[in-house]
Amino acid sequence: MSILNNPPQDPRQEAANAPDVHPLIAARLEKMAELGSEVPLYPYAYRRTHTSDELKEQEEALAAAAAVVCFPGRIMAKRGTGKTLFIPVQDEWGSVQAYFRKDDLGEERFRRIQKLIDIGDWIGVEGTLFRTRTGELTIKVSDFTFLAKAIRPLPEKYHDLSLENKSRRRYLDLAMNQESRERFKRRSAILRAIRDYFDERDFLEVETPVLQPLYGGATARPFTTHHNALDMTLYLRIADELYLKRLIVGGLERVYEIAKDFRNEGMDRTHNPEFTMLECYAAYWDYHDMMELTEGLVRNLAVRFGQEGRLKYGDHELDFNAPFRRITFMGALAEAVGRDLMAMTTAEVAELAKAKGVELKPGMGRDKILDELFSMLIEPDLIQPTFVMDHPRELSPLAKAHREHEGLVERFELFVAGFELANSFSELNDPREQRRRFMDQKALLEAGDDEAQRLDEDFLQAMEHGMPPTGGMGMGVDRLVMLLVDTVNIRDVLLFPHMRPEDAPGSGA
RNA sequence: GGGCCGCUAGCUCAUCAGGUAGAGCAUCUCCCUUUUAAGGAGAGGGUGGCUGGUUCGAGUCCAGCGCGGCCUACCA
Repeated sequence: MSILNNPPQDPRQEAANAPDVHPLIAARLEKMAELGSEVPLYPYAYRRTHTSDELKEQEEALAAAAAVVCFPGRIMAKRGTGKTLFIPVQDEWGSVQAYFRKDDLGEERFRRIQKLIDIGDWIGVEGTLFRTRTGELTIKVSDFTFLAKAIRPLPEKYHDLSLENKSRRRYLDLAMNQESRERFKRRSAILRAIRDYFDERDFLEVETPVLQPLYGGATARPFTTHHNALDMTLYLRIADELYLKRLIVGGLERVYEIAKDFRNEGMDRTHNPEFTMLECYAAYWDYHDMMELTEGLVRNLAVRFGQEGRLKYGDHELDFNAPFRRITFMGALAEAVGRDLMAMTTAEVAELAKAKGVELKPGMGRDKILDELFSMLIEPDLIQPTFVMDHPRELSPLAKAHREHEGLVERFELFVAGFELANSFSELNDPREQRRRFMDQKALLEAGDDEAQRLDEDFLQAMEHGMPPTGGMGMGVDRLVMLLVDTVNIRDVLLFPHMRPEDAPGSGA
């Protein structure tokens, strides 16, 4: 790759000087040399008159007027006979074929074009529109320009890239697969729709720190980094909750953030170390208000991106039109096991869990065991959108105690297709109670639960200044997108999913 | 983390039971003035993921490591 670091004037000499240049690249450097320095291969700009979509839409008028169009894109194939050349030129939206003809371009020029342009090159073609006898929309080329010469070949066109290369070299996946481009454009449209939804409801979009001196707002292990000038440890945020609530304290009454969060944990087809989380908070709201907001958001997206509010997801047909089902955490558990778990002691709950196959770990409190039971017995069956309400207290140190039921908090989770899509509570706003909850977490931490939440003194101070009643909600955006594009793999909705380095130390490469 | 499968040309994949490798696309040369997975004739291209072992001989068998995929357990 030394050839790219310090390009000499003559590509031919360059290839000769670097004997380890791959022959396929050397061949292209040779062509660049033959094109000569008077042909600019990397010009500064190009005036496009039409995209491929626009050419298709406006074909009739453009053809009738014999208008000369300027169309830029990437060469995806070369076909032709000895005196003609057909080249599909692809832009972001699709592809239009360019037709080079010896009679139009002259013997010498045609020959150079035929020989020296490559699949993968970016070019701009100028000419008039017509249909070939097989009916394909085509630009009859009167002139053309190099926009960028490629020196590395594109992958082959018949077979899909391997799954690994699709993720690892997304630029090739995007270049070769229209569906892939469409999928990521849809993600962008979903994000825009989310912002529209909140903006229409007078929520303010804000940005809070990624680098935090103390991590909080969720139960997870963080990534750690170091600030040199301050000589201090900083953490990449695992959530933005505690900062958004500080804004509520400050008097910003409705805020939301679409935040990249980072969690230092395992990765699989539903977990990437960095992921996108939507969080929103509204003063004077409780979790019932948040449930309405959440249901509205999800239905809105399903209507917009599905078929009449229904989504095909794998084998499931998900229906977001009817009011979402609502069940309570303890009620669903009681129904599943045939007993009221509220009345049971910790030891009894542990015994029951063990009998159901839950793996008990030291330091697991009663509520943690209940949570495990719930994940195992209930969650997989929550296919149609379902709100699970009123969780045990210990699992939710930032949620307000339930106004009617002792030992529970006002919280809901939204499940769809068996996974958790959103999490919300009536936010705890009593500073003394919040401090006690943090102390409980500290006890858990000392008992061996390394995911227990840390006490955030500054956050408590903020709350001591007075935080109004507040409803909050968090939603995993990547999972939401997965639902809306019908994929089970988070990599399909992340442009650059985390991958181990190909040439990891120890591979001997 | 555990189990199973994979890693061979730039790309996608073959090579049934150990005898130093093939195809298609891409590349190069030649023919072909509406082709479209264009076609025809020819050519080049490989430290078979890495390290070690068994064997007269290893892409092939064994071990370790790396990377990937599927299943499984957990954090969104």
